[in-house]
Amino acid sequence: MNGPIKAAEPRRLYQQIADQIRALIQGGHFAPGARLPAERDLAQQLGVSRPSLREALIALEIEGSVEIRMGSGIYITAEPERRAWQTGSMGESPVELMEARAAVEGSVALAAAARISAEGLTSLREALDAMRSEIAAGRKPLDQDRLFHLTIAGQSGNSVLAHIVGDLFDERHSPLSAQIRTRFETPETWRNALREHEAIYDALEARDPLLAQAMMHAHLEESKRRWMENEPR
Amino acid sequence: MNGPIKAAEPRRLYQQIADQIRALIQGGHFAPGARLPAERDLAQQLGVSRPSLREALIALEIEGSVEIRMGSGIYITAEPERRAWQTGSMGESPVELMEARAAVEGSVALAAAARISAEGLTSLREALDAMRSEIAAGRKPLDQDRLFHLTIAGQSGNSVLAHIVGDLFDERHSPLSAQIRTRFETPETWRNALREHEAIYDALEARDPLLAQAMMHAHLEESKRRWMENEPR
DNA sequence: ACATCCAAACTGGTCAAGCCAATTATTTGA
DNA sequence: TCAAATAATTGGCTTGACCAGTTTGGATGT
Repeated sequence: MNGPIKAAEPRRLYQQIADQIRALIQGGHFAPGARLPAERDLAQQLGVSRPSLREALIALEIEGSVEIRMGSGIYITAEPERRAWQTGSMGESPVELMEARAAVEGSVALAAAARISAEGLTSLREALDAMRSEIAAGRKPLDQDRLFHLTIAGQSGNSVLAHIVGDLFDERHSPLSAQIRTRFETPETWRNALREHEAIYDALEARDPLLAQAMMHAHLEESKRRWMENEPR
Repeated sequence: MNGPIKAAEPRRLYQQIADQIRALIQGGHFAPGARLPAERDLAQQLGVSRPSLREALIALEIEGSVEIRMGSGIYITAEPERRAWQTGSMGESPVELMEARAAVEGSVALAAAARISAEGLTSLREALDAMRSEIAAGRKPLDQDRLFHLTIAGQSGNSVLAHIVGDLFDERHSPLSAQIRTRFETPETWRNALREHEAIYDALEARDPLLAQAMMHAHLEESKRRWMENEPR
């Protein structure tokens, strides 16, 4: 899905429009639950055609930022309960992300331990080996890390959970696009991550659900800690 | 967000088209990596206009089913790693959905029990009362059910998890659209659900994390069971 | 003064036809 | 034979129009 490193290719128009609208929403120009200008007006405002705006709106609708009501208008998704957790300084997104991953992938590991196949274990071992090689070569094993987590998710036997794991890893999913992906990993950091991966693998191979859950949880908690250290904010 | 009760709304055209194309892909009419007919041809084939087809393709692109290469064509996404967990017969979506909710919302309840606020408890109580009223009036408390679950999610203190809970509840999220929303609830069914909700509330009020998790898990497992009974398939 | 109803004015939903730009296939010329 | 020029194909985007639900505000009757 993500090759070596993609240079800034010219994004499609609908994506740029979606970005602009997201920015407008986050910038507070529109309150939650508020109605956006009509498609015709908004298109003119943004200097694009209605079909293009429409494509952007569909993207935003799928991602849940916006709700389109036929004949009525386009509304910022309200989600009333959201206020409850917006008390502080609009949440440490990366921290929350890692906590969410710890919760979800912990459950996934629990399920996977009970039903992982021999092929699944082999795939995991290969992912670990690849990760080891990348680290030894002084590279960041981003893809290998991803593969490890997604393979486990696949072995959980639940495609819905697997899909969520993928979304969380790729940071598609939630509020801001923000792309916090700028990680500050050192080789040492990755060596630790590898060790934690191995612990997870061992638990899965032993088919020990609770241990697998615990190891996965520990791994992602450690990841969160590593992130917080390098991002004093 | 959604009024009293929404009767089976006619889905938007782009969603229907997306469904058709997904069906074509899954039906094996197109191998992974293969190229779909050109937009103009495909639109004519499906009997829709190109802009509408275009909207559907964007939805499929976002969800990762296809890849659009400008000037070249539309290709079924290959995604080598993804195949790993698509072994079986493309899973019982509803069952998987409820299992995923049990896992995620179990964790959410665990977290919420530890930090729920007095206001949060009040909101939950109100949601429960509203649900009771709806049931007494012989209506389906769909919105109240949703509010209960989302309120708990909000009290977890993690917006990423809360977002996932919302997505799962609304059945936005995953591969096949399928929209299984056609539930076969009876009044008796809803009375049971209410009782389970009350058990969850009690655990949260007692601030007992493990109990809250267990009750939430039990509730969603029961929901799954209720669904399977009424849908012998 | 008030409730009711209904029609005009929105708003999103969809279609048609066309031009531009990137890619791919084909022809042409050395 | 091969490389460059060219034509055909494909997605990207726009304009303009019409259809179908929603809202709204005023006409109407009580």
